[in-house]
Order: sequence, then structure tokens, then C-alpha cells
Amino acid sequence: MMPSVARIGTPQNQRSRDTRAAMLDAAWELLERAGDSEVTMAAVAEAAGVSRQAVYLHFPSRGQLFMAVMDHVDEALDLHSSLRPVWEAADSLTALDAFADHIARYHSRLIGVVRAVDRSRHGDDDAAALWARSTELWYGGCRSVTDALAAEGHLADPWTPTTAADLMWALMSIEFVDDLTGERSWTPDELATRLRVLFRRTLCNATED
Amino acid sequence: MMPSVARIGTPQNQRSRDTRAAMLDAAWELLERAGDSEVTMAAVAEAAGVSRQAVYLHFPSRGQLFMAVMDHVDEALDLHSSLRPVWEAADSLTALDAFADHIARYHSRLIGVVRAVDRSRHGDDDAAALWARSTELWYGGCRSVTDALAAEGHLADPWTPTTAADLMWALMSIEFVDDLTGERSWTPDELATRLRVLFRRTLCNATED
DNA sequence: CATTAACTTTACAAGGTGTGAAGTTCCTGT
DNA sequence: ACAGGAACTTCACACCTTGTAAAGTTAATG
Repeated sequence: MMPSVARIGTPQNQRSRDTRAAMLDAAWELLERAGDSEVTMAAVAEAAGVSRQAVYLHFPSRGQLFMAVMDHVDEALDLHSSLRPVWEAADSLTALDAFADHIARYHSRLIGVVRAVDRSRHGDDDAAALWARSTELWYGGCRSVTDALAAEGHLADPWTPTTAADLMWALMSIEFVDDLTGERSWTPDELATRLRVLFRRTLCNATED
Repeated sequence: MMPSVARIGTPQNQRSRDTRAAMLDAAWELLERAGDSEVTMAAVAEAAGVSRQAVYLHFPSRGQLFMAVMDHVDEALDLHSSLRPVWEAADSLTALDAFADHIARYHSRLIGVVRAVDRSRHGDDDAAALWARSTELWYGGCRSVTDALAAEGHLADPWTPTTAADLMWALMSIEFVDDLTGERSWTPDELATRLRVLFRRTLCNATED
């Protein structure tokens, strides 16, 4: 007989799979609507229509819940298809534009979740690990684009593939996107257009096509 | 006889002024060194060499303590002198460069404090008010620069004084500065140089002086 | 129809914020 | 010199959060 702790996160019958999804949806909805300090385990449980303890049957801690929400959201929003135009771009300048679009349109929908993971990353080692993994992934995307830019001779003067990737990575941070789409009320489309301008002018040699 | 609550924040004799400063310094030091969730009232008290309750004699809440630290830091770091080159610049392009320097050199020293105020801004109405005031001030600085750029005909095509100020304001956010100086290990000087490049190329017509 | 996973309810420990009140120390003014 | 009071300490408490524990209930499954 397995100890009950081994079941956490992997319940076996149908009933629980629904409940787990309900919890993730509830947490997601709460995170996008309220500040993450208001998204307590009790609030998530109530929004999902279960008891507070039931949440702990699926997620060992608050931080791990948020991590699961992040995976859930990546799947629900189809991260892979949002990035496809970047990888399938014919040339690096097109990839750069596609990356600006990805940041503006995808990241503006992750604000609550990513912020929650960020804030629970101190003290929760698993959340810290997920954060590191995400950061690496995101930075890797930037780096691919800047490497391509450099290879095609588009990278302008003071920049190296590394420093250019650093900048792009900082510009895809949640706070940056949230400041502009939230506080300054830019629409995702406006953000996309202006990020394209920023990337092309700041990082690339003047070709203006 | 005044009720004792009216004394909070304005003690009257010498002994307490020293203690208050010690608390502010202790909180500042802790905030720059540790994550803000570790900076508890007890930790601040211990670092300042007083009891936890003594902190409440000077600051009614954790949020208000952080607000006071922010004022304290602005004074200690001489905010006004850091901004002087911006206001005294002969032309708007020089002001823009000076603003990039200010962001890189000044904001990189505010990271812990500003983040703490940001995070205690939900639930603490006073912290929210201070945040709004700071935001307005910072945005006002950006707007002055972009207005000057527009007046002198330097503002490039898609930008208006408003949207350019929005962007500059987002680029002076703590997270952006922290991502680059912390995670990506840019020095403040490197950040200053690269922000100048970004601002000049993204926002200004090509004059390249 | 017995088993068992999933869920509920209740209880609790630990640690944070903020309030309250009594006691101590030391400055200050008369 | 000494009374008053401001600043601080200590102890105690209410309330909220996370996370653990255990016993009871429901319902799917074999």
C-alpha cells in the first residue's frame, strides 16, 4: 500500500481530474482578476467549489499550485502555436517581428500567473526551479533570434548576441508588459507595433524594409 | 492630552529621532539584501536593536514603514541632484541622455525599497497613494523630456509625447532595471550606455551626434 | 457488495501583522 | 531636586495565513 502522500498530484479516477482542472481554472481566474496576495488557498477552494483541504490533495503547496497553473495556462493558450511564426520565419528580421508579436499578445495574458510564480519563488524551491526553467526558455528564444540577426549581419553596432538577448529578455518580463498594457492602457496590438519599432531601430542596422 | 495614536510618526525628543533613523536604515539594508518577504517587522526591529513593538511606535504599519524608507532613501541618495542634469540640459537630446543615466544609476539602488512598496500597495491605502504619487512624478519626468523632444522636432515617426513617455516610464520600472543589473549582470554604466542607444534610436529622428 | 480513491470536516502548530496595557528608563521643565 | 511624560520593553492577545493530521462521508469500480 502506497502512503497517501505519493498520490498527490496524480489522482486516479475521473471525478478528480475534473476537480483538478476546476481548481486550476479557479486559481487562474482569480490571479488575473485580483492581486496575488488575495489568492489564498481558501479563495481558490471556494471558487472551485471544494474544501480548502481538497486543494492540498492535488497540490502540495501554494507555490506548486501556481506552477501547475502556469503549465495549465501554457497549454490552454497554446504556447507552441504562438511561437511558431518565430521559428518558421524565413529570415531573422521577420523572426524579430514575430517575437515582438508573441511578447505583446501572449505575455499580456500571463500577467497574473507569472507574477504569482515570481512572488512565491522565494521559499518554494520548486517554484524557483520552474522560474529558472522558464527564464532559460525565454532567454533561449531571445538568443536564437539575436544569433540569427548577427549571422545575417543585421545586428547593429554596440550590441552583441548576448547583450541584445539580455535586452529582449528584459522587455518580455511581465512587469514591463503589464506596465504598458495595464497602467498605460496600451492594447496588445499597440504594444506589438511599438515593440517592433523598438527592436528594429535599437538592435538592427538601418534597412527599413 | 492627545491620545497616544496621534504621536505615531512624530516623536518629540532626540533619543527617538536616532531610533527612527536606525529603523529606516535597518529596513533599507534588509530590503536591499533579502527578499521583501523576509523583511518582517521583527527582523527590522532586531536589526535596529529595538523591540518589535518599538517599530509600531514610529510606523503604524509595515506598508507605512516601507513608505518612510522610500522617502529616507530619496533623501539619502539625493534624488534632486541625480535629476539636475536632466532639468539643466541645454537641449532635449542631452536631457534624454541624462535621463538614461539617471535611470541606470539611481534606480538600480532603489530596487529593494521600491519593490517592497509595490508589493504592500495592495491592502495598504497609504502605500497605494505613495505609489500613485511616485508614478506620477516619474511619468512627469518622462513626459517633460518627450515634450521637449517633440518641441525641438526630434521625436521620430510613430511616437507621440504620450506614447514615448509611456515607454520611457516602463523602462524605468524597477523590474526592468533589476532584470538587467541583477539577473543579466549589467553594470549601471553599461545599462546607461545601452539605454541611451535605445532611447536615441527608438524615439529620435536619425541625427547621430 | 466490499473496497478504496476522493472529498469533507474538524483540529492544530507555526509564524506573520497589528492592538493593548502595564512597567521601566531617561529627558525636561519647573 | 523632583514630578511628568515621552520612548521603550515585555507580555499577552486576536486574527489571518500556510501546511499537517486524522476521522468520517460519498461514490466509482471490480
